[in-house]
Amino acid sequence: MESSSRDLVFCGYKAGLVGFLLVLTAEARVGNSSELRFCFETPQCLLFDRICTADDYEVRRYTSVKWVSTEETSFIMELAAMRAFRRLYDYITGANKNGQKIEMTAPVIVKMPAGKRFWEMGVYRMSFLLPAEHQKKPPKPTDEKVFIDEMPEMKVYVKSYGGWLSTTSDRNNAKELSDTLDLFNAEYRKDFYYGAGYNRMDLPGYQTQPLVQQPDNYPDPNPLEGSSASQEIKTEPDSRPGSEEYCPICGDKVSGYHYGLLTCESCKGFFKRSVQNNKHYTCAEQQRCPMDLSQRKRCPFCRFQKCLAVGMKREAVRADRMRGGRNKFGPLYRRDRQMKQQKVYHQANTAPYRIKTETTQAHRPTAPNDHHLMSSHTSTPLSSDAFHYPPIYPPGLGQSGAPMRLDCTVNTERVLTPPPLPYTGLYHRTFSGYFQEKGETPFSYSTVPPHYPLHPTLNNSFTTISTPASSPCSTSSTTPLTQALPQTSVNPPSGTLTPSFLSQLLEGEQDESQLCAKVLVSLQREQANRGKHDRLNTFSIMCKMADQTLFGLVEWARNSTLFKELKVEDQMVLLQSCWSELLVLDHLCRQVTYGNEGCIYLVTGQQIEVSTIISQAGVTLSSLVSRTQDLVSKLKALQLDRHEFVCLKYLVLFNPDVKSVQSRRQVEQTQERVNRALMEHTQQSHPGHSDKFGQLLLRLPEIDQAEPIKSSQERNNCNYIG
DNA sequence: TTAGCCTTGAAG
DNA sequence: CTTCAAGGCTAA
Repeated sequence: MESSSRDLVFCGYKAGLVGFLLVLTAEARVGNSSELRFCFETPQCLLFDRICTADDYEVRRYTSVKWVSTEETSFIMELAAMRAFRRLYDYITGANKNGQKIEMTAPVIVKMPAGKRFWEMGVYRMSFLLPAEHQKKPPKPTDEKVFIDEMPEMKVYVKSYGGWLSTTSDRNNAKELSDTLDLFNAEYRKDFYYGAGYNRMDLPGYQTQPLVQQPDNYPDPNPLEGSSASQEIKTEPDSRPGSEEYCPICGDKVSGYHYGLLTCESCKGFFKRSVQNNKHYTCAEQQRCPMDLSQRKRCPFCRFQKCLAVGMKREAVRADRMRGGRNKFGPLYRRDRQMKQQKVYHQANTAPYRIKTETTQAHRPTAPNDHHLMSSHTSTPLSSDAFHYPPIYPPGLGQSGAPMRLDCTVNTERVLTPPPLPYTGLYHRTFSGYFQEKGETPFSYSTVPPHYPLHPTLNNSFTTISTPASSPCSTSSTTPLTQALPQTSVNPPSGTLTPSFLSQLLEGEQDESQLCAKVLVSLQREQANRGKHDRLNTFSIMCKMADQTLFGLVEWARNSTLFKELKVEDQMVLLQSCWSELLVLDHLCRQVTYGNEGCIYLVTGQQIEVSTIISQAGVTLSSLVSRTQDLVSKLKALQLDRHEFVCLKYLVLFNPDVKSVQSRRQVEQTQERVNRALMEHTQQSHPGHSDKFGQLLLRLPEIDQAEPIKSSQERNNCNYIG
């Protein structure tokens, strides 16, 4: 039967349907991954029975299995997942009573609260599946936050999709699934769902699957006509060799770098025409048309959306239509190419499934995972779109569970630090890169009297940190934390054309000293909860800083009058799509405003000398840090003031290109308004600097590109301590 | 409108 | 000089 009518196809449990309960084997089914086509990166995978299949989901039965789990609270899954992953990774690499090493399995699942608002804290439980040999008697975790979790047999509705597990992708897919199920009055648990990540995400064909759990004691579903639909999981892994030569939009052959990334000739042409002719397409379907070689012509709307989603840059289409020459992306293309070469080199030197942790090749090129610097369909795009968030299963994790060498752990770092641990990309949208901190000397709070204003004392091995007097975070006893911002080059200019609008924008700006205080309070609280002998390590501190800074930014957005005018749904998608850019912008603003030459300024008021980072970091980190500093220098040269920064923040936030924004026009109008205000302001305040406005706007894409900066900074921070 | 091929011209 | 990513042209 052809399933042309979706309505007729249902597979699952109709409300009120009385069925019978099948007796199932209680034997845990963790088995050979060869039995699952989409699970191919670990020797063992979670097996299941497929009960029935519908158009865009299927029903599976999972038998009772044991997992090792941990929970984390955060308002963003990505941040929670990052920490949880670390803890679980510790467990499988020996943080258990037997000191046993346990093989990595798939999937890695995350239990997500459903219906959580973006700014509400949520509890996320991440679980690693225990391999068959550890199912009966799993080694006891040494970390009290890690526990063995026996999940009962459960039947689940499963929707498969390609892409990374992320707040956005998961929410959208879970919603699609529940919408479909609701159409049929299907019954399922609505308070949470699972996200399951199967493959490491630096490969094409990665697959994640949100699962919606059914009540345990539900009757077995009647496999209705639904089985007439596809029997296959729809997003099969792409195991083509050299898939990087395929266009991320349609899968056609890549012809070169076009508008920011490697694409095929036809998508290049399509994107060019669309931008040049200012096309506004509409989608006749639900804006999620399939995009491949044969169907790319069918829906230009979805094609264009995909172009933007994978990171094609509007700015690369020349307004003046000048031919020939090079554009400003040249260096990026070059860097990307270098990294790809290194990746090939690395792959050639790394036997599959036997990945060495300890390497003696101190001067080898960097490892593959730094391809996040540039976009390709499997890595992070330059765009600000919401489609590329951290995969749940970090790249660089081979079948043995042993980490591959990583960009920031090669060369000098290796000499300085103990064996690497996975680092799940703090601000970056991929869980790429590894993080080293085992054995590091943690920040010490012990020398700060408890009543004292919260200044973390740094370990003396971290000698390059200083707190300048001008810091808003200066915490000497005579300097209250609420002191006014230092008057640097950020004085408001006199007489802007739109003073009311601009000052309205400025009103909501966070007070740096308050933010700093908040961060320090939260750090101190965290430390207090831990007690003397369990000091916060640098990684945790950085995460906490990130959380708090981000929290401040979310607060900023939510308190903004313009933002409040938007629908809550739009507020969410906008925030979800730009939080990382906002963080970067915020970081840049901090550097321009407070940072000393050659230093990186943290939200806590501490400074790290760039030269120290450069001298101790690997190629990639150095490059990232240099790029940040370049950008900071440019912004400093432009004498960016607070008005301009706040405008940039609004421009990043009000991004009408974000997929699934409902009130696009409204977002566009706000963006235009801010744009105008910025233009008027820069013309007014810097009349001699005629092109400042244009240059400012040119910086926006660079901010986008600079995204991994924060994480690099923090990795450095962590890496060379101790 | 699409997409393959062609021309251009700054950067290296 | 070569490279290669822009824009342009044009048959389908």
